[in-house]
Amino acid sequence: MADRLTPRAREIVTAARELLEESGPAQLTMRTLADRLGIKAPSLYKHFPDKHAVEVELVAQLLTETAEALEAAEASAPGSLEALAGAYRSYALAHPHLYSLGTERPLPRAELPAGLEDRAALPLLRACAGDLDLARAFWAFAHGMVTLEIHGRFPADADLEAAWKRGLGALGT
Amino acid sequence: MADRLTPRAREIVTAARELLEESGPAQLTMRTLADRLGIKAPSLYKHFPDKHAVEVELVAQLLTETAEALEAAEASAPGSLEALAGAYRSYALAHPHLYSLGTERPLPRAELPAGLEDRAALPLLRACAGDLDLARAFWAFAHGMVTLEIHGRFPADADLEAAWKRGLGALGT
DNA sequence: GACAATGGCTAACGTCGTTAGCCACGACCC
DNA sequence: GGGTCGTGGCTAACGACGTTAGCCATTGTC
Repeated sequence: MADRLTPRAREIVTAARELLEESGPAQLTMRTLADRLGIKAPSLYKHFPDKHAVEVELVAQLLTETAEALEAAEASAPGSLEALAGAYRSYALAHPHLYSLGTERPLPRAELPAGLEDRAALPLLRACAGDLDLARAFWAFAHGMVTLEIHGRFPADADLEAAWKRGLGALGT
Repeated sequence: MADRLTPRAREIVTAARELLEESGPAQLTMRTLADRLGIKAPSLYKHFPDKHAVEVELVAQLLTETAEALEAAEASAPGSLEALAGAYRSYALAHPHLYSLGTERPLPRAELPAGLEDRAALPLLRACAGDLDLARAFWAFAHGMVTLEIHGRFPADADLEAAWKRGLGALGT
């Protein structure tokens, strides 16, 4: 995929991702990132103009992998909204820090590979047979559910599976 | 409400809120906050143990005002899920930075006034007649919709009113 | 063998949250 | 009225952050 990056830049992004997923966004620091690679922080700027550019690559990974997860769900259960939703939620909950990073700020659309955002959205659009309003409502529900889960906003004893199925049922499964 | 704070501490929280709502979280800095009050940053620590404690007060304001908005909607249209949802969305979109601050991290439950979280949740629970799963699904949809809007994640030409109504309709209005 | 590109380095700057320690003022008590 | 103490300011400074400037070794190319 990203041959818009040099091999060394890819190594940096890999390390950044490990750091983010293992320790959360507060630990994703130019200095700790450099440490993990055995170099000093200023050397990172030979490969990326700033920290934001590294984060953009992580967001691109999130979008790419989300698209892949949705496409796989579509392939094994064509037309099933429930399968799509399950794949979306599973992927997000498996990568909570990455999901938050890519989701809780405006999309850096101009800096992302062309077509990537659309690719991630297409399986849902297909399953909704082009009904844009339904697709957006569906996405909002899934995204809301997942972020509230990730941030521990529901009561500790809440039955989230039941709430999830209830929402899916109401929205057309 | 917060007489757990001294008058001076209340002034600080007021200034912090203005700063946050006017200029976003990046401008909510101990130094700029002190500036706005005509004092120096270290003086703030005579009133709050750390920045987090100031933010907790802002989160408490968010929860209180959300509860008030929902209670008002309930009073003027008892039992209407649609009215509740509208009040929730309107309030959130009117205070996007505050909403994000209070929503995109774990709730500091231990530091919030007792019962506040429950108070904010109660109108929805009443309107759902105690159906917890429905209430949670409903909340997830509203929250997801609002955060995606706030962060500009939908396409610029998306008809969000239509998506909103579609979700509300599916979820029981 | 000169030369440029590549990719490291150290030193430093400005900003952040925060701490230590000092001081002015007012309230209160004897 | 004079000592005492809490309240709420202050300056100076620390360590961590993102980032810049400028130096240097290695490598590959004509």
